[in-house]
Amino acid sequence: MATVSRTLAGNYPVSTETRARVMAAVESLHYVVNVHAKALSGGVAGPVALVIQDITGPSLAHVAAGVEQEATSRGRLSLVCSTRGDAAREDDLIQLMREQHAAAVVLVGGVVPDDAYHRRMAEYAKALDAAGSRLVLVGRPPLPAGTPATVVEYDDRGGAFQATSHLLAAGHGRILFLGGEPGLSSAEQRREGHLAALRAHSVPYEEELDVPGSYTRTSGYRRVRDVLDAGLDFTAVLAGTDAIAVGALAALREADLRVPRDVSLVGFDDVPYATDLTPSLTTVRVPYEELGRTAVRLALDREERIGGDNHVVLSTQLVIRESVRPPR
Amino acid sequence: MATVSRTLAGNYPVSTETRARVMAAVESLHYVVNVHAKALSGGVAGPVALVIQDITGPSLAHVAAGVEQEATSRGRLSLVCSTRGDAAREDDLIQLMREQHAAAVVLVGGVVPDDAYHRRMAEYAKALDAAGSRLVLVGRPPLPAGTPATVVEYDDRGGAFQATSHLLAAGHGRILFLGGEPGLSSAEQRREGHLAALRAHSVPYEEELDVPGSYTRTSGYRRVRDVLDAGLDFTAVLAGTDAIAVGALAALREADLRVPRDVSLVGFDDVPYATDLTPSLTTVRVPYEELGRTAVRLALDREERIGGDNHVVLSTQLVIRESVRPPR
DNA sequence: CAGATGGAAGGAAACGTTTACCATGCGGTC
DNA sequence: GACCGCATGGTAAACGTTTCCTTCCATCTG
Repeated sequence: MATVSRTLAGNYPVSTETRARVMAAVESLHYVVNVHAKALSGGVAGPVALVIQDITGPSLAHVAAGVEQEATSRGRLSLVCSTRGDAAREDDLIQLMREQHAAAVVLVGGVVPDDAYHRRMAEYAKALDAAGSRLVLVGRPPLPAGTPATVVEYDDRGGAFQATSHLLAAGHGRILFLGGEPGLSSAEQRREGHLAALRAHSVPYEEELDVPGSYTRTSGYRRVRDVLDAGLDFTAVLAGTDAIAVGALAALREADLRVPRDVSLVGFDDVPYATDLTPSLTTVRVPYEELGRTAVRLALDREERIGGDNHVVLSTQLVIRESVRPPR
Repeated sequence: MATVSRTLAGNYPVSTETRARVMAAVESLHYVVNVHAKALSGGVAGPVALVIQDITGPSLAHVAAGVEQEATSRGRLSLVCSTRGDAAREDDLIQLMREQHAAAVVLVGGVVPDDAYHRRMAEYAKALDAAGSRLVLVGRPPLPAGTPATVVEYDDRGGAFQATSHLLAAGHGRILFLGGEPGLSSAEQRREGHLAALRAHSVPYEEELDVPGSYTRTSGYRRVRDVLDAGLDFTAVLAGTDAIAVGALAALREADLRVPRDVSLVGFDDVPYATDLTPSLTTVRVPYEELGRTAVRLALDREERIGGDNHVVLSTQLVIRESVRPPR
């Protein structure tokens, strides 16, 4: 037994002849080591777990790709689990990941950071920490100092600020803001950036131009149709996500408004097909893949040595395409 | 030890008082069972592994979602690994999954089914089978009878047949076919379906209208630009994938050809944003999520009882939108 | 009241590795 | 010629569960 183990591990002198015999036996018996036994006796690095609402969304898929990439490059496996937004399932998954001895558990996706949420996260963080794992929050607000968790954010506020500034610089005074759900952290941040840009350019805020809703195509479509029906006056739209922008585009087109001739449009996320829309969409790029990679990197670095950052904010960037033009 | 195990498993009578004491200890010690030890003594169902080229593509992400969904609904974890098309990495992953005691290994993605490929797959199938696992091929051609593998295909040929028939029925006689790489199994099938439809309608095949290339947006763009430069005459385009269709659309637009007024266009895959293009894209829907679910279902059913299918072909369906119109 | 019955708890083996420690044999050194 | 050190191989403990088999004790049963 010992000799086989050492032959396969290659960390101990084994004579050429013995090695050959071992290999022959391995071959003929189709022998493979048993990870569980190996893990029990302590020689296996735990996997990285990604907990996500729905892997199907283009931006989340990129986060997943980043996580997988960084994990494999460090010799870890990636577990992917979806919650479909169910908090109870999230609880179960945290427990499951403690059992699995996951090296890191990466939670992704928008969230309403109320008290219940913070309590839940603090509990997750402590539970995972006690099990030698690490909670990583991606695209979610940071937890109170002292909580054993790592947070990787991106600059929602700055992105929205850039987007609105771009529209204002083009001469648009009445910008329809199609935000996200009130309370949702990223939606609030994006809205703040938008408002800050208005203030910076001394453009008064008008409540009727600030229309919240969900981050979906349908919601974007409905909201634009409704404001058009109501006869609202605007020359540009800042959509809280590219999905919303796509819905808005459809509604504008139905109303015979051409983008960007009649109405300018800016999205948020830079999904891959943004460039294939007509017109191609000016939008804010979020470094999703980089978010995933960073999440894993920070968590594992901290495991291997002590130290490293626990909170990082990645920057976003306005990508200028064809959907913005000065108002007529 | 025994009592704790039984208390937590709940499969043996334990007095209320003892149960309470155990639970209190579990609580105060933050105890969690160790999966590896549990697995060693035989009480753990192996995970399902998904091996994919790149999880970022919209269609493959849906396969992943299907796999994850079916796996969790059966109490299994999902491991996701990407190969970036590297055969050596695929070899390593098969070995890794044997070690992990994966219940099933799902391989997805187009492939050139040459001899080397068949040898490789046969070897994978046998290696996994010997380890009590199951190889599942999704969207790939079946292996020789007797190989211990499960295959879940979809009807490439039928989809292409429908697409071409639709164009022919609309009156298009000269259809530009932007296929995939020669040899790639799905590309060959789609091409066959296209040719069969031409034959069925007694439309002669013309080689100049049959332009192979890769399954990418760029390739679609290039090919259309090239044939337009060469002055080729055609009134409709059948693209081998939606990505190609999007590239074609861009090239047509650059040449001031309007879709569908001047040229009709049909894609393949039905990616989520197909409906958001201008015009919305008529395309062939491939049931990607269903493919993933079926793959897992077949593999696990076979594990749990004996029997069940080893080869399934899911049907595809033409989705009619706005990108096809009779020629002028 | 002796023996049977049954519920609850504990002891110990087994799962398949890794590795610290020990045993053996061999060549070389003083 | 005894001793040492090195290369190699073997033994057994440890990892943390589950579960079979015992044991213990209390309650029935005749």
